[in-house]
Order: sequence, then structure tokens, then C-alpha cells
Amino acid sequence: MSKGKFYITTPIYYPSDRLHIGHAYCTVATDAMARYKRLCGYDVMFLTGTDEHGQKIEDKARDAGVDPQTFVDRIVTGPRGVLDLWKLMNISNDRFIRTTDGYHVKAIQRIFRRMYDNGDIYKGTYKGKYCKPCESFWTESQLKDGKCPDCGREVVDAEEEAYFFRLSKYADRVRDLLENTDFLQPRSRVNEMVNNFIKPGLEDLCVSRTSFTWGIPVDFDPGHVVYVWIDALSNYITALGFDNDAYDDYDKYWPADVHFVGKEIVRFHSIIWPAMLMSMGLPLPKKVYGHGWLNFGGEKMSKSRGNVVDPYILAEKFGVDALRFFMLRTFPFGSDGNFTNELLIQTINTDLANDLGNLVSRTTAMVGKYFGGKLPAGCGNWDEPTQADGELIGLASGLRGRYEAEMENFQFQNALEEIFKVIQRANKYIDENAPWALAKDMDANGPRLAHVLYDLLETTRICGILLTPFMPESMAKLFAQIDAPEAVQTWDSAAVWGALPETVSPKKGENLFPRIDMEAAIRELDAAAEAAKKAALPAVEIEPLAEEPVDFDTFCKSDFRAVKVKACTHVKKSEKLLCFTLDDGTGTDRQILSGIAKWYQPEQLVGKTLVAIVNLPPRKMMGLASNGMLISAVHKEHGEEKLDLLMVDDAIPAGAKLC
RNA sequence: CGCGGGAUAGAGCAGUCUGGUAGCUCGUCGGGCUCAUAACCCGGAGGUCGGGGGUUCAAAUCCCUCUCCCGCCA
Repeated sequence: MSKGKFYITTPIYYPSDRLHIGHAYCTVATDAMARYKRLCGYDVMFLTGTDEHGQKIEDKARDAGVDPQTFVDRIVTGPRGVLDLWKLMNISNDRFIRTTDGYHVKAIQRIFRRMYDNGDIYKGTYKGKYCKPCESFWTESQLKDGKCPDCGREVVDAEEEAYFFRLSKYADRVRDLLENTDFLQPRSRVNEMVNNFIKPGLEDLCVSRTSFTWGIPVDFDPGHVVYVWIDALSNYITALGFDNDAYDDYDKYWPADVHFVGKEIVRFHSIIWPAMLMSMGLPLPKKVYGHGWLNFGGEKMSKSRGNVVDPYILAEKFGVDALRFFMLRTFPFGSDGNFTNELLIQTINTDLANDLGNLVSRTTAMVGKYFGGKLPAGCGNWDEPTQADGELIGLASGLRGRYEAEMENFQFQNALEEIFKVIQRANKYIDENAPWALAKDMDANGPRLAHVLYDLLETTRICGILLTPFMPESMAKLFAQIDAPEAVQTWDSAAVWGALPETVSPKKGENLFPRIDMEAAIRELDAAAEAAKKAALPAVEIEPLAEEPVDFDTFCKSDFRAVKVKACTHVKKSEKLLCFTLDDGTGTDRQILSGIAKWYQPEQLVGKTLVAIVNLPPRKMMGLASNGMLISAVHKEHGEEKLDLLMVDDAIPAGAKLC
């Protein structure tokens, strides 16, 4: 029965922060592929997980005041964490690996020792420049303007004892693999790898660190922890039970049929990973596919730009299936895509609501309206097919083949395009046959009308099957509405026209994909983005301390006094200014204007004891004289200015000098 | 000369590998229909495929060159 095994993986994501739409994109693509292969009859193993070690997480945990394990646990298993996100997105992974899992840790230690024992890992000294945020070592020549060539930030000198992997030894074999096989796809990424990394010469790779501790210890050399690559890349085999007892299906599933990875980590999957496997004498994965990135509004998504798209918000707002569909329908998988909210909503409205949802809706409604919800026997056969019949049936019957060809090349966009061509043809078919006209004379046209509706149901059934990997929940609803039994929801039946029993009882149900009000939705999303941006700003932000010293004499010239508020009023026509009448102890009232109306009501300040500098030159504002300045404490909260007047004990007499 | 990607109708994109009537979605204009989620169907307008040069009977597609944009991501 089974066509064999299919092992597919996502990268393991780095849980130093919440995941964004880019991670969801890769995972949804992998999920669609896994579901597609299951549908075809493969025994699928779909693995995803998290890469939880490294300095960055160690640092972030320290900043958060927790130990690293607690920190990653929060992001991975906590509310709205990684696991929750995949649950929400309906990800059908068979296994989830965390590099902090005990079995993985032990396996990595064994793998490290294997490579040490066979001479491919050796101890040396690492001298170089280290970029902390990137966790990258660079040679002097790699630096750009003396800074990290990746992120442009400062690097520091670093030298330490470290273990190295003899990557150089495998350079020729890896180059051959890239250039002369279809191991790395899309093909355009091959030149990138060869030109950038192999031609300049592959250097041995530093695979242990002593400068931080949050990692897997090298068991035969305390003080060293395994540095990211061996730890992270090996997940693809440790999760199958390689060098550990937690699982036992390495022999069954390895080598992987494809690793889906983002283009930023193609290098590691197409050079380092094969070299590691070569070193261990293990089979190589069949393919690595480097997909593109989702940009937002034409720019790369980044925390600092504040344009990171949260998949949680979108999925909750528009539906998981709509979001899954959009990502794979709109962007060619191998290239970068430009995500915009407008495009998302437009795609949902056009494809899902207008074309597909509406097709199901009008078809099922007509079966109800004209035949009381049940088509007559014989509706599947038609002796004299019209040209329209032939076109629709031909298109729908051949759909599975065209779809399969695209799916096998990971061209989700094209596979979906094929489906929607058929859906559009079906909508046209309704127009051509004008069922409402046929229904006017049921005696004469009843059989013909029944046939037309049957053809439409058949078309939606076939499209529904092929859309299931992309939108599992919605297609289940679709099958319920057209009353398709499970036996005709299969891959095999997708290639058979007429599989749907004639006697089904379709029922018009809820709209599968409600239309979205573009303007209102955009407004809400913008507001949500604004709020998120604000929340992402530091809770409390203070002005940096002044670097320039002030000499003591200058400071002493400033005359600060305790003053008591005798009266306080709004300055007419001014939004900001309050006018204070103050007792400064001299017996003569002092008037000071202060731009703090935003934070205080005048009446609440009367009687308070404040602090003012009284020997500033007088200044006129809004026509009123201000003789000095009231002292306030200022800071920012979530980007918003906050101000508190300095108030001192009321027991302090007016005019008391501050020094 | 660092590397890579891109420049195609008002907008967003496909087509470029494997030269041969320039296509899709949205928008726009006009028409049709009323089963349906103000949805669906048909038709029109709108492009010298970034500029220049070359190869060819023929170039968006191959070659050279220039300009501009984007990215270089643990």
C-alpha cells in the first residue's frame, strides 16, 4: 500500500525571540509538502524543532533574570510559544526535537567523539574576531570596515583553545555534490555557494567554544561546549534515534528526502552538513531546498524596523487556512516574496471567497433549490456532452497530473494556480449553462440541470482533495457540504472523474471563506501593529547620562530653591503652558511658566512645595514673563514621554536653598 | 570591478534556463447574468518587456555594456 517513506524537515528554529511569519512560512510549506506526500500514500516523517543553545540565548536569559533552560522553555512551550504557534497553524509534524532534550545531548557527545576518533575533529587554537550578536568568528580579511560583515556591529579580539572540524578535507567532494547533482535547489543557489564559500577556500570549522557554557559539554574535555553546527545540524539524525535510544527509526527514514531551509542557512546545509555526514560515512540527504524570504512592504522584516509580522494575529483574524494558503499561493517558493496585508486580503477575497467559496456556495444552493438537496440517479452520465462539459471534465480530470508535477518540484504557487484555473472554469461553466434558465422547465431540462450540478460537485471534489494539504480544515468542511464520502477524498479518486456517488446530499453550509472588508481590516491591522511596536519599545527609557563634565563653579552658580505654589492657572491659548504664582521666601511673588499642562491639572498643584532654578534670565512666553524654571524628572515609557514635577516635603520652608 | 537578486500595462507579479503571436491578479471602462459570499461571466483601454550595442530570418528571452533599486540574513 505504502509508496515508501518520505522524510522531510524544517530547520530547527532559534528561540531567542518569538517566531515570526518567516518561520511560519517555512513550516507551513513543509507541512503542505508532508500532507501532500501522506495523501499520495507515503509513510511520512515530518520533523521540526528548536535549536536552543548558544551565547545569544545565554545572554538573553541573563538579561531576563532566568536560567537559559527556563528562558527557552517559555518561548518553546509557554503560552503563544513555538508549540502553540504550530498547533494554531495546524502543523502536522510527527516529531519535535529540542536540542536540550537529553537524548540529543548524549547523541551529540557521541557524534563529536566519533569525528574526533576518526581524526576529522582536532584541537587547535582559534584566533579571530568575534561578533557576539551573530555568534560568529571572522578572520581579519572577512571583516568589513573592521566590523562584522554580517551585521556591521563591533567585533572583539578573541583567542581560545578550540576543536576544529576538517571541513577543508571535504571541499572537493562537496563542490562536486553541488555542481554535478541536483542536491541543492533551486539551482541558482549553487553558484552562490561555490563562488562565495568554496572557491575562496574552505577553512576548517571551529566546532567548540570555551567562552560560554550554554551548550552541550564535550564529554572528554571539560570546559568545551559543542559549538552550534554539530549540535544543530545533527538534529536531523538524532531525532530518528541515531546514536541514542529515544527513537528507533534512523534506518527506516534516513536519508532525508528533503531539508527545507531558508536561504540564510543554505550554506550550512549544503556545505557543512554534507561534509559532516561524509566524515561519519553516512548517506547524504537527497535534497536541500533553499526557499526565499518574506519581506514586508518591500523591506526586510526586522525588529528594529518594527515591521515584524506576527502570524498569531493574522491567523486569528483571517483564519489559519487562509493564511497558509496565501503564503504558498502568492510567492514562488524559491524567491523572496513581498508580504503586504493588502495582498493577503486581496488573495483571500479573490481566490478563496469569490472563486472557491462562492462556487461551492452557489452549487450547493442550487442542488437544494432545484432538487431539494438530492440529485436524481443518472445525473453522472450524459449521453451528448456539450463542448463546455468536455472542457470542464477534461480540465478537472487532468488536474491531478499537472498538480503533482508542480508539487514534486516544490512549486506550490504553480500547483495552486492549476487548481484555480479549474475553479475559474467551473464558475464559467455555470454561466454557460445558466441553470436558472434550465430550471424554468424541469420536465424538459431536469436531467440536463442535474448533470450540470453533478459536474460542478465533481469539480469541487477534485479541487478539494488537492487543496487539502494546504487547507485541511476548510476542505473537510467542503467535503461535508458536498457530502463526499471519505472514499472519494483520496489521492487515487482525484484522478477519477465520476467517483462522487450520484445520490449524495449536498447542503449549503456556512461560507467557507467569508469576504473581508479590506479597509476595515487594514485599519485594525495598522492599529495592532502600532500597539505592538509600542509594546516592543523599552518599558522604561532614560536619557543617557551626560558625558561632558560641568565644573564645580559653574554648577554652584545655579540657584535652586524650594518654592510653594500659591496659584496655578492654564495660560490662555496655550496647550502646554501652566502659569505658576510662587512663594520663593522673598516676600515677593515669583511667576514661572512651565510646559507641563499635559501632565498636570493646575488645581492639584496649589500648595505643593516644588523646586525651581531662580537665577535664569527672565523670558517671555505667550506674552507672560517667566522668572526661572521648575524642575521635573523625565523619562519615557514605551516610547511615551513621562514627566513628574519634583515635589519635596511641605515642611521645607519657601526659599530654602538647595545645595 | 566583493557576492547575489531585481528593473515587464496605474499597482503587484509570471514568462527568461529550452529565442518564434507579451500573460496573470488587482484597479479602470463597457456589457451580460441573477444560482451565489455586492459574488460570477464576456469584452475594451492600457506595455517600444530599465538604457545602449551585438548575435539571429526572429530576442523580454542569448552575448557585451551602462544606469537605477534591494539584500548580504545565525
